[in-house]
Amino acid sequence: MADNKSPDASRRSERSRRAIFEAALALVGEVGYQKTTIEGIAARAGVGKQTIYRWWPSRAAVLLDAYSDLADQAAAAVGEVGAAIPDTGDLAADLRLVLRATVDELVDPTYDVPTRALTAEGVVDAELCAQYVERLLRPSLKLYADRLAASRERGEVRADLDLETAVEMFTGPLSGRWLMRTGPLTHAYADRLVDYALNGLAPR
Amino acid sequence: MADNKSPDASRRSERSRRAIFEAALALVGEVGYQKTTIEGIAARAGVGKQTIYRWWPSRAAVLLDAYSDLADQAAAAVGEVGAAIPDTGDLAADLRLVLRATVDELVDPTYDVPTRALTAEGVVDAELCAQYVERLLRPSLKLYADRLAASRERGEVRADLDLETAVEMFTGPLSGRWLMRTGPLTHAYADRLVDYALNGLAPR
DNA sequence: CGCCGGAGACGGTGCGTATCGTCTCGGGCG
DNA sequence: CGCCCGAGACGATACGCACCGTCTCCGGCG
Repeated sequence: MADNKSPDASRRSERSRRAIFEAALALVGEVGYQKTTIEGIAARAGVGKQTIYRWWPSRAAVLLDAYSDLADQAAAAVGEVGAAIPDTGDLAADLRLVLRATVDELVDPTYDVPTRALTAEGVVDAELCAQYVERLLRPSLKLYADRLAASRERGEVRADLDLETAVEMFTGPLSGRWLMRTGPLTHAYADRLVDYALNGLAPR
Repeated sequence: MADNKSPDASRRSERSRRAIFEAALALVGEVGYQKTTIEGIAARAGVGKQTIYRWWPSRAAVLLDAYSDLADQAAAAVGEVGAAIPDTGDLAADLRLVLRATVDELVDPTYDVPTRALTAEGVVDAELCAQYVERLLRPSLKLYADRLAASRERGEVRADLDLETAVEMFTGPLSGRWLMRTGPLTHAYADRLVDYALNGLAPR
């Protein structure tokens, strides 16, 4: 599965790699993803086009690497490998906290624009999508799953709860509303999601 | 909101319009959305490029019209304006039925490919997204909302239930899993969603 | 005539490939 | 030990190509 036309990774220029990441992220932020071009990235990074084509198969792949590099840096800065969801013993409160934070992030253009671009590309490009899911999406969903697992052991949720599905009960509606702009993204909405998901739509 | 550079719609060629729809849908199905081009559509439809540029602002807009025309035809064929979700009095069963049908549809390439294309485009193009939501998405979500409203009047769900949010508890996770391919789309999954959403993740 | 329609020429832009000449690295030979 | 030389990545740039979106041109029809 390794590249058969193998560029020698050990001789790769770290300088160029970083310059390409910065240029890509900057351009996506400034002119939008649609108008971000390989040639534009190359020019801005002060890099030959071939250097990009040598290491990445597509524009989206560049952005994915750039974005996940950014995420790695941010994670490293915090010191933690992956900040877990807090466990105060109050599942609803913990979920409200993290869902509200997610709302704030999705509303912030700094995250909104590149995330939209990658998501849109992933919707249509299955291969890139797999990469995106494994490297960025899955790890963050895992945090929810872990938190829910802890609650499950304490009997705070159904004993036979399917964790993947449960996670999607929170993230699915939220990202759905965000992606298709079908309604306002507010803290109140986040709180309502937690309430509905935990307690159900049926009367108790 | 009407076109200010107004082509005279009354003199428009219905023949060309249909040919363009058919060509667009066929091409998207055969070569995928990415490789579907305006020039390709024009050639296949036996139509001048200008005829497309005169009536639509973008490739995505053409596909949206083509697809919603298709939906209108299908709806007209059934005779109904919009087939409502059945109301047998058993909310869970009714929802399972329609969610299972949705799963089947999302798995069918005939619907999967163009819907993906439009969704991806909408994620990145707010204007097109609004059109897509109003003309295709919203009407179908309305069916869920109506069915839930009926149940609410009978006290089968919370009296103060927010219908929009409630609908998203079903469609959000489903479309999320479909879009990002984060898990298998099965009838079992649909059933689990209905159970979790109605009864909640907490133990009863 | 006025306007839509088919056809397609046109300049522009970005793609992906193919070479240039340069620079750096590491291995081998004096 | 030091120098040389081949390999390969790099910046730069030229190329052919596909498609874009606009602009004619001409035919047909009201």
